[in-house]
Amino acid sequence: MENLVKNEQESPKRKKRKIEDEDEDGDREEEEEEEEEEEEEEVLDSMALWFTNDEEEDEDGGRDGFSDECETEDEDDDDEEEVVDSMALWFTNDEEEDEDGGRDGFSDECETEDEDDDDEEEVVDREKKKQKDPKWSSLEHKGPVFAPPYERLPETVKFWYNGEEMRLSEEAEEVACLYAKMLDDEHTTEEVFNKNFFEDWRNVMTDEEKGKITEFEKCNFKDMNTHIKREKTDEEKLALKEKNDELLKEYGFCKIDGRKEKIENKIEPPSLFIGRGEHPKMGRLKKRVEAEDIIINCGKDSKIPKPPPGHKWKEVRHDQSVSWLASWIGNVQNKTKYIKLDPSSKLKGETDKQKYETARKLHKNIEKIRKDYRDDWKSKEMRIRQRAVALYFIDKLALRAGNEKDEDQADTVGCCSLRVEHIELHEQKDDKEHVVVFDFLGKDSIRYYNEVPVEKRVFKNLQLFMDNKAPGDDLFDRLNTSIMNKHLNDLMEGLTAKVFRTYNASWTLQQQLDLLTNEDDTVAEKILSYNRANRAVAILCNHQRSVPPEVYKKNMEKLKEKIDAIREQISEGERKVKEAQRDAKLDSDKKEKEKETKLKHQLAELEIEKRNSNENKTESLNTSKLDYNDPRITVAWCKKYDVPIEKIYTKSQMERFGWAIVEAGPDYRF
DNA sequence: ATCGACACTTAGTAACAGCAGA
DNA sequence: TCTGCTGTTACTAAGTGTCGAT
Repeated sequence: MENLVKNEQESPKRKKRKIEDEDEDGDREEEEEEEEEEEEEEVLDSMALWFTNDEEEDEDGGRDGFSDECETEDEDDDDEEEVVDSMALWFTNDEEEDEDGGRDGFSDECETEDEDDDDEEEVVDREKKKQKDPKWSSLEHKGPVFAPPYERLPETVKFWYNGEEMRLSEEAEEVACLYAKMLDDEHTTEEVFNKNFFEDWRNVMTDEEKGKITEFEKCNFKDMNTHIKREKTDEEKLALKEKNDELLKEYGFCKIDGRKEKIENKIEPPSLFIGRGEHPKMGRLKKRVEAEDIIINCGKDSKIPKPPPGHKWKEVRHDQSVSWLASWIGNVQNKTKYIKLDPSSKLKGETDKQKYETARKLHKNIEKIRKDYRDDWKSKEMRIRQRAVALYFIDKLALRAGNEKDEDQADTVGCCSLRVEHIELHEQKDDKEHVVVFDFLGKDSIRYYNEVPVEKRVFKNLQLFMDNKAPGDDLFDRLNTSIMNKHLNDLMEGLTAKVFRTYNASWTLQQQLDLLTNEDDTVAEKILSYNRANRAVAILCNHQRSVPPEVYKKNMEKLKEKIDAIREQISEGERKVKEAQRDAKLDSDKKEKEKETKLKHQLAELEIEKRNSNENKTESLNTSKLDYNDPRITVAWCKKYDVPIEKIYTKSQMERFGWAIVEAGPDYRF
């Protein structure tokens, strides 16, 4: 049971080997030269060896006729014309599609003119630009909604220490309640969680309490737990809801550029931190946030929000270059948190649209980019090869970029931070050639497992990258996300690694919708097709959702029943076949055999289904729907096939995608 | 290059609400 | 009318990517 619920692997020991550059001068950036002898179509396979030239040489010096010959031979694409075409297109786009250029009536000219000036002026210019490129011109709000204040426990509810009841000080009691509330949560069985909690709890205790409460094992929160978890009466619930609604009415909106718009979130109440996966900080106390922690951001001549009585803000500023209304620093991770506009806001809608526009631009350039990185697989420079193979993964598999992470976070990776231990190479696997098996924990410690047949050249490159490395070493030791993104930006303005995910997701949705939708289907059937297309995207992006244990168990039972039923049918069939054979009734024998193969096929599929759901995870369609699928594709599909949009989008999704619903006609193409 | 601060997007899960069937 | 399931929303963690300082 336990291991069914958990999907996490053992987190591998993190061991980052810094690859020191031998460069004494520190100045030099020349790379070692790698020579490739591999011939296309394994003509000279035995000669496929690599050697490193430690001697520093300039690019041309290292080139012998050998590699030239190789390159010419390797030219497998005969679509040179097309390449030229798309290149031309690319340059044209670059000139013309300067979308931001004209915004707000500020012309590019003045920027270009200023460029020649010296550094000081440049700084001033940047400042000016920041001012000139505001996200809003007026912003007024009433300040954030604070967490409800702590209410003390009734005297009758006790905390017990070492068998004795104890009345705690207000602060110690508040924090104890946070733990008590979680008693039946799995986390409280984890050692790290308890250790962190106890440490932080002791920090808020009075000296007296600190002296007494020294061993976590002697604490008993059971009474508090039952009190906190008691069912609320209907009146209580109603009162709570009313109070909440009122608060939201007053504080849940702001006025930005004359529009009244929803605010997305409130100040986070105190709690015990729960990270994802094996987080070293689980159980730490997330402290209550006070006005004194909060920076207010609003328009210069707007009404400044009032802090709660007896309090004052940490700071009030008027920064038009950002879109947040208030911010504070979370004490657990030491990261800034924001009160933000709701996704339904105009500002959010605009940036959302911009994201999809960049992805569409990538679509126009993708052929050239793909050709480029395929060429780079043959590069003489290691760093370029690594970059090219990584980009191939980002494009083909929609992997995330993979920034470096701190030690005090869960150990997860993305493309650029993959380690040798995260992939396995198989020359041959299940009658497929050159298979790479990916197995690693990605964002939110969600496991990514994929068996991918790749081009031989990629395979050979990976072998090279892994040569002489320990499992904990970086696969792409000459690469990180900023190198990758810098390169991508050179290929296309605005291009970064994440754009590939957006692009491939939206493109997949459109392709699948084209493929799966039948005009004459009923609305229900069309919706089914939509969900299938959506599911394809979720699978591409590895979006998962865990099924609660009880539900999971029930589903498994159902599945098992089905399997048993089919097994029964098969053995029944076999019996009939035998009978038929005995009676020499060839005709019915054949029919039964057909039936049998069909049933066996069904059985195999069910077994696969069982194996899949064994992971206790299934695709989550929501994330792709919200963040990856250009809503205009969906809107266009609905309009084209007469499916009411509200069958696809919920109320809040309709608000969020309002811009797309207005904009996209039935013929919109991504 | 490398780092940290910062702003913003993307992500899974808990809690809630609403509805169908007993 | 209750109950159990399901879709939706609330919540906030965990990514990405940029920028300026060192």
